[in-house]
Amino acid sequence: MKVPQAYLDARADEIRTAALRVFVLKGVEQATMQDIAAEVGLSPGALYRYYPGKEQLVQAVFSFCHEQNREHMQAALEGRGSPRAALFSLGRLVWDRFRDPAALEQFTLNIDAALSAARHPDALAEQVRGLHRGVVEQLAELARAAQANGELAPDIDARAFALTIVACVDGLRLLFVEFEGELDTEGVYETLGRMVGALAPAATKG
Amino acid sequence: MKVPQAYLDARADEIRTAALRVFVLKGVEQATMQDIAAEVGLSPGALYRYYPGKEQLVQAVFSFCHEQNREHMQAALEGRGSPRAALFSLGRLVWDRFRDPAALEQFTLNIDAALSAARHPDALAEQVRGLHRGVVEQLAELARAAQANGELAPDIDARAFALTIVACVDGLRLLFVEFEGELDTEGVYETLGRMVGALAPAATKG
Amino acid sequence: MKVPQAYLDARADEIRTAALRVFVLKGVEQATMQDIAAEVGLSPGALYRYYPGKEQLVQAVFSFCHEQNREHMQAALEGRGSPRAALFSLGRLVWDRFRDPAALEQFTLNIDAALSAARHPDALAEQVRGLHRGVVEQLAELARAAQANGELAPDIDARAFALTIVACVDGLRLLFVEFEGELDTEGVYETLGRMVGALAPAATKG
Amino acid sequence: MKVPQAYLDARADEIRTAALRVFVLKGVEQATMQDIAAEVGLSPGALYRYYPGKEQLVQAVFSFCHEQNREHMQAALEGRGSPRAALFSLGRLVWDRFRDPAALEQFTLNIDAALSAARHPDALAEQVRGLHRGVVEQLAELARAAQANGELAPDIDARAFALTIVACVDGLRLLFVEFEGELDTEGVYETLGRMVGALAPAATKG
DNA sequence: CATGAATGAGAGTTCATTCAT
DNA sequence: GATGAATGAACTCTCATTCAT
Repeated sequence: MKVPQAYLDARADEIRTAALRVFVLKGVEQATMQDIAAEVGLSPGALYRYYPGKEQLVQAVFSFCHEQNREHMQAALEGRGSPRAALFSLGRLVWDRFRDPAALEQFTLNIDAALSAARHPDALAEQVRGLHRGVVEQLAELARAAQANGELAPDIDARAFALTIVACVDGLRLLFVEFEGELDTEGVYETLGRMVGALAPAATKG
Repeated sequence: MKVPQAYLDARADEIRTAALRVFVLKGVEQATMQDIAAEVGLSPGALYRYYPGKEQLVQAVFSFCHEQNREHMQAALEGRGSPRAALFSLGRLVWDRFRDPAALEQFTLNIDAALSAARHPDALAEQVRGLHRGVVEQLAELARAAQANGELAPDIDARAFALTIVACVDGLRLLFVEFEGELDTEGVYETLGRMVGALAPAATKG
Repeated sequence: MKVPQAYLDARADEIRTAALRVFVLKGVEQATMQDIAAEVGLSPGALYRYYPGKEQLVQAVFSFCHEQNREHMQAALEGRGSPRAALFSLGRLVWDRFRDPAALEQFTLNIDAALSAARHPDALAEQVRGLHRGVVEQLAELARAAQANGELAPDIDARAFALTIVACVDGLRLLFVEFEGELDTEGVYETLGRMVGALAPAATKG
Repeated sequence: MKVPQAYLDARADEIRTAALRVFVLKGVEQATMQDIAAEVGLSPGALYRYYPGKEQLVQAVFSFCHEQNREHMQAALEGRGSPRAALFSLGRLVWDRFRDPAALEQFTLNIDAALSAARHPDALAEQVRGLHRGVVEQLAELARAAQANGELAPDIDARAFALTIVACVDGLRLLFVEFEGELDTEGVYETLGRMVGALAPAATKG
């Protein structure tokens, strides 16, 4: 009983991964269950043993992508050192993902998910928004810590700062997707880094 | 004979506007010609008098959205004054659009178009990318002018700077769409403004 | 009141002629009322003043074609001279039509009509069959006259002979249509002529 | 795995046969995929497992009909004996098909195909024409052999002779279709046989 | 458990026909 | 009478989903 369950889960993961590939390649709506089945090497009917329908499979893929993002974020935020150092090491981690060949796919799906969320006010949408809000909140927390530590000008609105950073990352990902990876992401990293650095209190500078 | 032509054009615009609404609501792929026809109050067959098919209607809508964006941008870039002032007045204009109730729809479509472009390497995709590239280029030009004018640190990579700004704007729009307009866009404006201001050469500061 | 009626009839003829052209070009089913209207230089709606619907227009065209054929035939059969001479002069007339540029069209329509007749057991079908039967009957009569005149072997079945000739003509028209006029129709004329000639009673020969 | 493939092929044949029936009944253009599906007892969508679209199904049916005709012809042409005997035994075989209940359908389709070929200058059209040309050529060859053997007057144009025979057969089939099988085909056989017989060189006669 | 043939609703699209102008 | 924009039913074709094997 236990081994089969493990097998089932592994198969479900396999399907979800294949679905992600197909979704990225053809778009969520254009991808057919046949496509996905062919990608896993199963028959179309078999998919329904693991997911009740296409919609649920889509949700599973979306959730997975956001979970991945969240984990990356989480790992980065747990870094030690001063808040400012943590912020920069977080930035480094986020930017390193642009080099991951799989990232293009996941970014695409994230954006697709965001659009979906904007259109269907269902549970998934709220979950996706919740994840995003969490990230902003944690970043704001980090900003506040940096302010307390004298590494960020105290008259900056921490939440707005966090939102700006998140917007910049999300926007870069959107552009990255649009230009299929041909983008000077490092230049943006440096520019943004300088901008953030320039927000340090006057005394700290130099 | 003259009036009819005007009526026809008006009808074509009506259809395009209705299509935009439906596309935003349900997504481009999910939106059916029936949906659009119902939105205009016409029969499905009638649409084909004005657009040869769904694809062409989609292109018309996308083109319209991008054209709108381009015009806003163009108008802003023509502003007089120092490069720095131009940059800020441009920013003001860009941000004011967040208050336009129609903007949410257009941003959604722009993102949809970007995703489409990422997936189908057709003429439309290249057109969309071209528009984006043009914007970055003009912004970079402005940055270079600002550097020449001693308003921006000379060791900043103008293109990377432009890309950063564009990413921030696009990302904010993505978040704006995701959160259905409930977003502190002004906070980001101020933060970004401060960041840009902080990039001025040391002497200018104070 | 009289002049308008003449105009109406002229217009109806114009439409029927245009319809024939379009039918031949695109096939009866593929031809749209729009196509036909465009060919006459009228609006689609106007056609309905002259014909209650497409079906009736089709019937008018079919009837016209068969009437044309019948008239050609009739004219030929009224020729003077011996039955044998009448038969050959009739043949000459029939074959001369292969040189008429409009004939390809009419043959095509005749075959189309024959197929239609085979499929719909309606009044038109019976009318078309009646026309064909009449032709065979008149030809058989001619054959009988030739036999009485000692120009055709008396042990030939006159109806079968007539049917053979008609089959040959219809078959050649079918081939003519299939090969778009690139066909050695004269060779067939000569061969058939020789065959018929060879059926003369032994004594007559030489 | 082997049995399924056989079943699939059988189903494809079943569909093709049903399509032929429907095509004959309503005409190729008028026949809908729904009609055909209903005739086989399947749902419309199921047809697309076996044929990629209506056009391909039409081609399959046309090809089948022509193939049938070609095989009949081929079998007949392989007959032994003198060229003259071969010609007559071929005639017998061709005429025997008029007694085949399925022939009416196939003739109808052949004519439909010929009309199609006349209108659409596509690959199918050329294939159909090629088949016809081949038949004429083989018959001409037979005629030449008959001439060499002293069974046919040497001053007859062999190709024109072949064309005449083919025209007669095709025309009879057209009439056969038009009159739904109520036709004295045997009378034509005898008359044509006599005509051909009468073309023998004078010496051979008697 | 897996298969894959079959389903059937619904997509985009066409076109004979109508009717307000 | 003529127009041509509008209709809406019907077409071909797709695909999420089911179920007998």
